[in-house]
Amino acid sequence: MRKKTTTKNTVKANRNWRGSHDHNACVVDALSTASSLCDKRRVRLTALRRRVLELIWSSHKPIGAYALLDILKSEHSSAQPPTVYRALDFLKEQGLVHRIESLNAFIGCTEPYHSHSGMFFICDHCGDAVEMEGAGIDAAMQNTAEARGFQIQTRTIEASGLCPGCQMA
Amino acid sequence: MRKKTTTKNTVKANRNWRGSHDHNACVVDALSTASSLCDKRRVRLTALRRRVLELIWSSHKPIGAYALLDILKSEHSSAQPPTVYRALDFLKEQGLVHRIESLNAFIGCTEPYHSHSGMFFICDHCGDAVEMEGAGIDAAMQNTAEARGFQIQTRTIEASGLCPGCQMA
DNA sequence: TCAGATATTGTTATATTATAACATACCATT
DNA sequence: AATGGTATGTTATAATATAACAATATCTGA
Repeated sequence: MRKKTTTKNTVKANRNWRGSHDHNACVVDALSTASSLCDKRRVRLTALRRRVLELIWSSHKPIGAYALLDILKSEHSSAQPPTVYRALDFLKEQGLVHRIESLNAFIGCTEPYHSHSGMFFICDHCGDAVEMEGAGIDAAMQNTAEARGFQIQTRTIEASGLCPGCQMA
Repeated sequence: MRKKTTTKNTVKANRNWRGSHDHNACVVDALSTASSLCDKRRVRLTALRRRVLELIWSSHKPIGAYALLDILKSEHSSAQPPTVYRALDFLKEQGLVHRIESLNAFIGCTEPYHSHSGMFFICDHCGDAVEMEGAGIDAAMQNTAEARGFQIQTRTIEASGLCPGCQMA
């Protein structure tokens, strides 16, 4: 299974590219998870931070700081770059969002309960990005690092290309 | 000494973190390799492009576009941002340099003969970065991608942490 | 060699992304 | 209410990158 990619696999692949399709439910879930995580950690998910997280989740795609800022400004006239960058810093620290380095953009973390760096597959055509588990990748990197005596602290693992839906177009 | 790994490994690791230590020779090699590659490909490694490549190699560490520009300006008064960004675009296209996304900086490619994305280990303490082969990593990413039907075009694989030398400090 | 085409570089202006620094407001505990 | 820490407001600027058009250099074929 895998490797040769049969028709069956392709179908499965398409079905799996994104998990759920009920995006509203995703957002609600993400916010309530964030809320309870922050409670547990005794850190404050303020209205502003919560709103930024909500905006990130509401965007189907990775979203840039200034796109967030534009939305914030329209509902919160005092918003300035530091407003959004501070919220983003907080959310990153809490592992609630990831920064996609190759896009200078942010995306909600689908696995905020455990600390990790995330691996992203980014479609060049539709702009969609999906976080995937990369057990094998992390281990392989760790091996390479150890062989050279390097101590890994954070990873940036991103692939761009075409998602299943955009390969036909 | 570092985690548990034996003394032998540590020594080996230190010896291997960077290959050669004769940095001048590296630069000369890189330039002559670049020259012959460009000849072969019928593309022009102009004086400006060659100089930018030389500056990148002469820096021990990943170097930013504006740091390059500052040097260029001091020897070439007409230099402006597009001057350096165009040279960088060319060098990237030819696979002679890589961009390190997590640093917004550039580094000479140690394997320009074959096209690849490069994997980088970046020391947070001394700023050094080393490109390593990641056969296992590429394969692992490819497997994950195929399982979801994603077609990878480019990869960004970076790890930051501590190099062998800086783990003691 | 020359004209035209293409590629490269010059030049000016501006877009995009991110942070510094200090002031004010909030809010949890005493 | 006073205190001290956290969060936000506010102004300014730093750092990174590209657009658009002009001028020059190089290449190619007649």
